[in-house]
Amino acid sequence: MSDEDPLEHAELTFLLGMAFQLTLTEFVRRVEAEGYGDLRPVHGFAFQVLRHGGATSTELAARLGVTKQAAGQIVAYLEERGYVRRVEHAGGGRRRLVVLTDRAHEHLAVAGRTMHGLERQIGEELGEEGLASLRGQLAELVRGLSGPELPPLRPVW
Amino acid sequence: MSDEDPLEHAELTFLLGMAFQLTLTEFVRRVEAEGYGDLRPVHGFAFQVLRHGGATSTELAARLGVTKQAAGQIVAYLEERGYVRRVEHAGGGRRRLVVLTDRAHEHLAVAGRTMHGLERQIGEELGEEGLASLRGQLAELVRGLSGPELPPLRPVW
DNA sequence: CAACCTGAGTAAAGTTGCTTGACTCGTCTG
DNA sequence: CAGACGAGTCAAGCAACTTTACTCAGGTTG
Repeated sequence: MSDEDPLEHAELTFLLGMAFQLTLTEFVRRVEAEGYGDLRPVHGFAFQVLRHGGATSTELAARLGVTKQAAGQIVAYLEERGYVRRVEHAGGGRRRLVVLTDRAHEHLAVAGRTMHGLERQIGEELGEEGLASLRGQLAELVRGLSGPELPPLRPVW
Repeated sequence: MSDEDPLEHAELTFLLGMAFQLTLTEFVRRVEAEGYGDLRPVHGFAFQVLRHGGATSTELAARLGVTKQAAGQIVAYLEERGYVRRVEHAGGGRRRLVVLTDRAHEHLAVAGRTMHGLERQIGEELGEEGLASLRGQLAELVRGLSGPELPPLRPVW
């Protein structure tokens, strides 16, 4: 351990923050380069929630950890740009089911490939076992700090 | 690896995000419980920048990765609450040196103890070697994705 | 079966934490 | 001494939310 390396002495929380910020920023940069400059990370999370069968905007709100008004705004933004449609909901009432369009599914495919490529690149650097053990320890840390239910991933400060 | 565990199959970026959010949230919760509900994470980072000899607000801005106007607002907020003082700057000009008060140094001591306790608790869960290897891999990941200079830690989305 | 309650969705205004643009004021330089 | 430079400030704008206050569709109950 070199005394000059600030990373070795950094707080764990700081290391986690740096690692998350760098990977997410790199991911966003690559996805933007593919022509999706109109999507922010929260839209990717919304796509993950909606990808299998859709959801109402109130359900989306709960999963994203925001108010239903905020979710409504996100849906309106995505609808304007052709990423989602609002269709009738089998449950009736005022409910509307928000579903992904083909364009959103294309984005999911691109984002998936990008994420995969980034992870493979990190794997080359850490080695296969290094990456696997990193994933395992992160998972254990998350399990220890959260309850049985995973909390929604929110902006961090 | 259980097939039911969503964490084992999660993207690395997602794992990092969850781990960071959970540790930071827990840290903030504990520090707030010590009576520092008026401080956000960015103030802690500002304290780290200012802790040894202070800085001008323009220097602070560069270190936090925000505009000098934003840094000025942060300094004004901290000054109102008695965490920093603006003193004369040896360099002259319009420069003012922002320095921490005793109250801020007390907070740094509390935050340091809290951070240490949280890391020790995580260490119990992962084991000594687990924690050390997690730290090592995170440091390597950060080194790989950033240049020689570490970027400022910013809100993540 | 009418009155009520609930839950989804919307509308409007307020809040926060920044940014951009446009300055003022000391000092240094040619 | 004119002008440039850099620190700091003032004001307005903006994004992504929140809070408050509704409307509307449908089940529930006395």
